Amino acid sequence: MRTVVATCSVDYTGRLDAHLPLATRLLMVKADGSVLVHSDGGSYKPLNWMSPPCKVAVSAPDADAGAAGVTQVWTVQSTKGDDRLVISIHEVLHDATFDLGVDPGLVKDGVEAHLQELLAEQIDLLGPGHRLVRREFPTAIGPVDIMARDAGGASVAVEIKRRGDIDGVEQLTRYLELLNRDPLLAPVRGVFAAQEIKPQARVLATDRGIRCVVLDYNAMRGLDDPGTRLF
Amino acid sequence: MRTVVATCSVDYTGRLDAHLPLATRLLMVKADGSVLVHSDGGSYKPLNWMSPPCKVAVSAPDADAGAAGVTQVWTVQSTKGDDRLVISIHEVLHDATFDLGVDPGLVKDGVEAHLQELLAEQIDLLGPGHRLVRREFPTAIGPVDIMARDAGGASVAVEIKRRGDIDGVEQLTRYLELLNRDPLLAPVRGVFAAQEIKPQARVLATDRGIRCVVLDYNAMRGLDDPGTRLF
DNA sequence: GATTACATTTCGTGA
DNA sequence: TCACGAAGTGTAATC
Repeated sequence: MRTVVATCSVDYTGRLDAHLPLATRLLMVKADGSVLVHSDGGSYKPLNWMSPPCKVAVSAPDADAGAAGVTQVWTVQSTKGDDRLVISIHEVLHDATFDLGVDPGLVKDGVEAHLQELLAEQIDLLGPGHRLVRREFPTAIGPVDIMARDAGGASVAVEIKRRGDIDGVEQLTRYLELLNRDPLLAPVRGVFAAQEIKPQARVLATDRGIRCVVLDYNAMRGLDDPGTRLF
Repeated sequence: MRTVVATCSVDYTGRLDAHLPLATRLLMVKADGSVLVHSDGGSYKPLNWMSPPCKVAVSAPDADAGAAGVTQVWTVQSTKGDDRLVISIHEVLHDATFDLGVDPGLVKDGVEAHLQELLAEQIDLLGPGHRLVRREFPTAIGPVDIMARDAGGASVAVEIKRRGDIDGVEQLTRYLELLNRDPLLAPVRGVFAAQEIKPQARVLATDRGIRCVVLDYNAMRGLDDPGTRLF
């Protein structure tokens, strides 16, 4: 890992063209050759970057660039595609290299898979008398998140999202269309379950006879393991 | 902008829970208080981070942590939500602070808006005799990228994407459904135009009578300004 | 401010 | 390897 703080201008050409005017920025060169150009704000996303695999070549500026104050030019070329990042460095304020070693990696918990798991356990959140058929119910166009039957024994297909967007309703609609062709299952009702459901998604779902259920992740997690709530 | 290289372990709690075991990493603290934890590989995405607005508090470790080798603890708390990042630092290998100033920002070219602009200018790419009606043609469910009429005067609705995915076909389908209810416009045909069209999207589009057109951005740009092609 | 659509999305997972 | 779906998505434009 090499970190360089320098005044520089940056040009990217590849999937699009982008240009960064002269300013002071932090350049990161990772062990795999990837390069990140960060400013002192914004988000975790760099202003410009090059993903691995790629190669950095340092060269002297041409006459014009040198006259304009450029002292060195980094050309970061993707070894897969045509993407190229050209960093024209004027002044270097800091330059250090460190051996970080390989990172042991991240442990995550709490995403959509967990919501699905919890809803499968607490299937009566869909209404009294519901029974779980199975999670990841396979169909020709992909697995339905949860398949259940209601108190009356009718099939219920559930699509789970963290953020309930219009796309999720479209996805569930495709499943329902397919499932309702199966005489063993039909009629299949749809339930759109999410931590948060966008207004447009709710309108579209309702219009298509799909029920919307808002999931309270913390409450569900609390029911699942009351210990985690008592602190 | 402060950069710190240190051996540390990291815990995030918020929208999910995540833990990073002890290892040497680069910590970035930006002027707005946001914090990024980078390893020496992966992508431009940090292993962990905290988006602004947030506050960093440095404290001494408790007895247990101290005995385990922790020398200082950074608690990064989101000032908006409940998200929290706790960085337990063992050894600091490097610590430097720089004044980068405000970045003048990025200039981009070549995104969907530009594709739309170019296709509007070169509307005959849809076929001889096509005429542009207007860009961003308004409908109740959002604007259609381009509305045109073919040589016979029939309406053509065009959805433009950089990458033609199944979602884009669904979107265009919704527009067509709506537009075809308008007797002044109907019948409206659909054209799905993208730099790259995924096989499944093409199948779905074709099945629905939507024509697929692959756009060559470089060729279109070249036509728009021949100067840029002559080098 | 809320909502929507885009992104050099990146990143995982399963076929 | 490819394709699809999720993301602690972020971000800009639009309402």
